[in-house]
Amino acid sequence: MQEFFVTVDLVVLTIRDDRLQVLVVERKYPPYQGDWALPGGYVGAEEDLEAAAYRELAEETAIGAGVHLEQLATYGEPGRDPRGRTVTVAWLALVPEMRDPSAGTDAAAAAWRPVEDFEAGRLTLAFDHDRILADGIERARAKLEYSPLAAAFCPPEFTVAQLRGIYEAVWGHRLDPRNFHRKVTRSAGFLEPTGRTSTVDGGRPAQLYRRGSLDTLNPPITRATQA
Amino acid sequence: MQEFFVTVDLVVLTIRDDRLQVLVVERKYPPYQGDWALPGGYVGAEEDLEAAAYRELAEETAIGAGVHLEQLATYGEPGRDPRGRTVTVAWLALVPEMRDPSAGTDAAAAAWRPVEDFEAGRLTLAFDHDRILADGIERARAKLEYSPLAAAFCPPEFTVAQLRGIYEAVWGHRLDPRNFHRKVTRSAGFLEPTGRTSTVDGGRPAQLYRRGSLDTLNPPITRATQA
DNA sequence: CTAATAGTGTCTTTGAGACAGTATACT
DNA sequence: AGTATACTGTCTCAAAGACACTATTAG
Repeated sequence: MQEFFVTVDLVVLTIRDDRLQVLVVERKYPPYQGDWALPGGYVGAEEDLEAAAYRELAEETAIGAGVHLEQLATYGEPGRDPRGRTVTVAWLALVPEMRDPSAGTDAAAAAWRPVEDFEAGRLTLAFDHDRILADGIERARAKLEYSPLAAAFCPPEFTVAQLRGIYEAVWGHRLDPRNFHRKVTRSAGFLEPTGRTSTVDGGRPAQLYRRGSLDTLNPPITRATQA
Repeated sequence: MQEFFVTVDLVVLTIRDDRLQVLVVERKYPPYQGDWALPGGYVGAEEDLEAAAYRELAEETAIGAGVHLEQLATYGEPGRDPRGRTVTVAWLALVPEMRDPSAGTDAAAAAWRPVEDFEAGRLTLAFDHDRILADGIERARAKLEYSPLAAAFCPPEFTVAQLRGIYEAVWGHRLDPRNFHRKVTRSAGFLEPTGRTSTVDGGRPAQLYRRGSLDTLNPPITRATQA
């Protein structure tokens, strides 16, 4: 019976400079030495797949609260890794804005890069990681519609405008601030007011919210045909 | 570096007797000899994961056109298989009603069973297959809302009433025939009229349709609060 | 004061859900 | 005729999109 190597690879997304960005590492060793790749690594002998994903995430980022991690898909085409028959379980992580990442032991460097650079083909990744990244981005875009997941990109307390900025960055187009405000504040369980206000943006102070307990947005926020 | 066994397991769903049913096999050899399990098997040395899933599907069913196969999730908890560290990639298949299945080489028998028997705990499966089945059922239920996937359960040509029967069987409740008819026929690209009619159900003959080219239903068909 | 952002209200359109009513078959 | 199913139309209500207007800060 054939034996396989099993790895986890991570699509770690965040919002920086109002753009959706992905965490990539520079490969320190062959194959693809010097190329960019998704962070990842081998699953341990007695390690659960999800535990391996959390471990890799912790190695690359100063991980804290508010992280969302979910399984994306599994890729196992013969020949996808020249070192041997390898199946990789890809995970999607959404994290709040944070300081610069630290390179793990197998990486020469780690950096945030705008996803549009990959979508436009200006940057590419090692192995089949371009495909994995594309699947992760699509999953994130789709999930914002019907889940309160956008809050995973936010600090613990945030304003409606910040939340709207997340949607705009992920979907790549503007939303009407007034309709968005009505939509998210009237959706029971999505947001919890904290009572505090924030005055960061130079206008009238905004109410601060925490994530609510809701886990499915019904009706969803549609990305299709907004201004 | 730890080596793993990699398998594929299949959640094969169909509609029989107006109920959602799943294909299960009786295990011929240990472990769990004599128990019911999802069909599946080891991935070959030079075999793609999806190819392995198609191969297993063909071994159990007389598979034809109109099958939908998609990756569900991957399960790799240590200890989930007593034979060794095994990661399984689960796939969801939706097939039209067909004759009785044939047992594969590793199975003593193969049979369709109503999913409600598993959901109610009247039947259970070997390994962690109950969990995999639950995930597959939930995926199927969710996908009917926003994709034209229900047609995968239908023969090549079908009536609106047959299609409605699919939704009712999968979701487990009735839908208003008139609103359903309006919804699916007005949704451009969902259904293609064939010009032919069918007179199977004892009333006015119904228009026959083929699957259209649409791949995302917008707006979706909601399962939430229908009669 | 102006500029900027936060938040409310109102109008129009779309579509879901409820259900009356018409069409065309079988017995 | 009566019954069953197919299909169309109409009413009401909820929510999206567009956008006028008010509120509260900084400078």
